[in-house]
Amino acid sequence: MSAALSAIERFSRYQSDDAQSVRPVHCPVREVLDRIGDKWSILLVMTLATRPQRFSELHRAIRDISKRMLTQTLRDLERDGLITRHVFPTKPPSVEYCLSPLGQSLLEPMASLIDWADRRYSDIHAARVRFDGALCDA
Amino acid sequence: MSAALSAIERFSRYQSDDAQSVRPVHCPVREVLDRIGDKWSILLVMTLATRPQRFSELHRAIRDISKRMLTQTLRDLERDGLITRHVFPTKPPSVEYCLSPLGQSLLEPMASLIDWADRRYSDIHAARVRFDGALCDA
DNA sequence: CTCTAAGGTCTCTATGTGAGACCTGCCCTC
DNA sequence: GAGGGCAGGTCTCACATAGAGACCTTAGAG
Repeated sequence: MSAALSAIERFSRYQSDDAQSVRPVHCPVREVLDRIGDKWSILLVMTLATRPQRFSELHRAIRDISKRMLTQTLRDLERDGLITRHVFPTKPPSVEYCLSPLGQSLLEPMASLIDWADRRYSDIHAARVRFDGALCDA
Repeated sequence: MSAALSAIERFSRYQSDDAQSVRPVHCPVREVLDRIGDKWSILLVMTLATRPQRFSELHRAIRDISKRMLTQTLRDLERDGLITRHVFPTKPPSVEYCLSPLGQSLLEPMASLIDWADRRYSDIHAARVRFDGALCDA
């Protein structure tokens, strides 16, 4: 818990820069959220966690991502050094994506989030049902 | 690390249900990501971590969110039981948002992500510059 | 000769997001 | 008593992003 507190405190220091400051906030949390906080990044990193995979394997694993977004998200993750891309000169060429060490290092914090999701999912679902029920009554 | 491994394994069990299955995947990770994986949710939860805050305080703390999205994201977080909303009958009425116990429980996993963001941000930035430089050469 | 497969790109449309005007009630000042 | 401000929103419009699905290239199988 004290770990949580210190992280939160650090975060709020970034937040608290005065509104006068001309330069926009430069909060690493914001930057990283912008990167991995999109719809597919975390899912892709998680999927690559077990083993390197090829484009179409990934597409099969995450059936509801479009090729377009798969390409783009992989490119962005590569750009940020979280995954690496290897082209094998087979015919037709095959491309393998795998986590870089930096990407690997993301697994542990992500795991704790997944843990939370697993344990708390039922609570969230219950709250949602309750909320919608209350709306319906009103 | 073993914690990470077990979470990843659990995650991949959800992924591996066969494509034949008519019912869509029902992976808690997906559901929770859909919820807190949007642009503003994590930021709001983090901002409320230090203390309960009112609508316009939140708006000032996160200057680049529109009122529209602030309202909507708060509503969704409330719906999922992560925050609570109290209206005080002052004139004009003021509304306070604060983390529920469920929301509090999210802080610890989130803190580890923030920790990661803080420590690794410079690596990501470096990778990005390298990638863009390579593009420019080509 | 056609079909499939890999790893994409391209175009078109649907959905999400942001800016900013507006609303309601009350208090304050002029 | 007319106007202005604040609180917490809602509404509309315009634009950016995401998804669906056609298409491309090369090569091997039937």
